[in-house]
Amino acid sequence: MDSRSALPAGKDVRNHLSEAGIYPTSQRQALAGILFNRHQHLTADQVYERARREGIKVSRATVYNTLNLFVDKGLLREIFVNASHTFYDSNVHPHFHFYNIDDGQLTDMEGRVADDLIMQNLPQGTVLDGVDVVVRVRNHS
Amino acid sequence: MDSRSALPAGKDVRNHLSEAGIYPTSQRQALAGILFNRHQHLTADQVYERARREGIKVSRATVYNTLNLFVDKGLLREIFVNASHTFYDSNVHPHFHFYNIDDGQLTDMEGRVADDLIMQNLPQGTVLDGVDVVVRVRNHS
DNA sequence: TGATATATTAGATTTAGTCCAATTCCATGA
DNA sequence: TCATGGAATTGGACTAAATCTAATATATCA
Repeated sequence: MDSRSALPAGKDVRNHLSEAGIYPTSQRQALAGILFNRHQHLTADQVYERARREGIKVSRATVYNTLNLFVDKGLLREIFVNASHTFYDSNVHPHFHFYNIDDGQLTDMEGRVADDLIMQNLPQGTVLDGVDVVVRVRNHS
Repeated sequence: MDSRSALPAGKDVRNHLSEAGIYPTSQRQALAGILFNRHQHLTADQVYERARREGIKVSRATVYNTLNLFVDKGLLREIFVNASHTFYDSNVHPHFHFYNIDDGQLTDMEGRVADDLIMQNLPQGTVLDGVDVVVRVRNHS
């Protein structure tokens, strides 16, 4: 996991939201503070639990609303690793993920699929939205 | 979608199951008949509905048990495209998927990620289980 | 200030998937 | 042929992620 800030240097949370066309309410700023202070992979429930632990007054519905909004606006990326866990990744730059099916760990890996290969094969009448690469791994022996 | 049989020529459903170390009960044979007669992507519920429509006596629990068993034994591949849809792919050979977020369509694409790139980056103490590439697309304009 | 649009909320609802305990199936051996 | 026991199947209860709803709160602007 990359521990650098997910925010470009010198850019605060409010700016980050405003520039994405998101009205910076107090809940959104607080959740953004949790999500964007470093690259990480969190589930909706983990975000909710962290928020509560930090004393932020927010409901589960708002956590989901906000996560979906951030995804729509390109600030977060959703990663589907199995039927019961959606992760939200604050690193929206192209990269792969390792998913350990034994312990649920999700880690990053440099890499991207050749654009031209994909563009040449796009189904008729569609445009590219994103590429998700999940490499499933198991603990050895 | 590839419409060729997912079964090698001259190999029937019973053999396919037995060779995978799966005891070929009547429900399993019936479900295998639905799943493996051609390459396709089905959800658990679609499998259940087709089975019922064909007059196969089977419960939802058995559909889930059987799908999970087939996945464990390498006969099916799970594809997670969003939080509420798991597809089962009867093509277990390496390939990519296009997922149309507007209409839910899932289609195949030739392609694979370079093995050496992945092997060089495997997390400590893990072994490769599989690589899932999902290219999200939207309908144009 | 009042009017309006947007955001938040608790709790109900939905739904994919799993769990459970009872029943059925079936290969084997006496 | 029948009895035995392990495996498979079953309906229904259950779980948990995510969405929906309608009421309330908050912010903007005329």
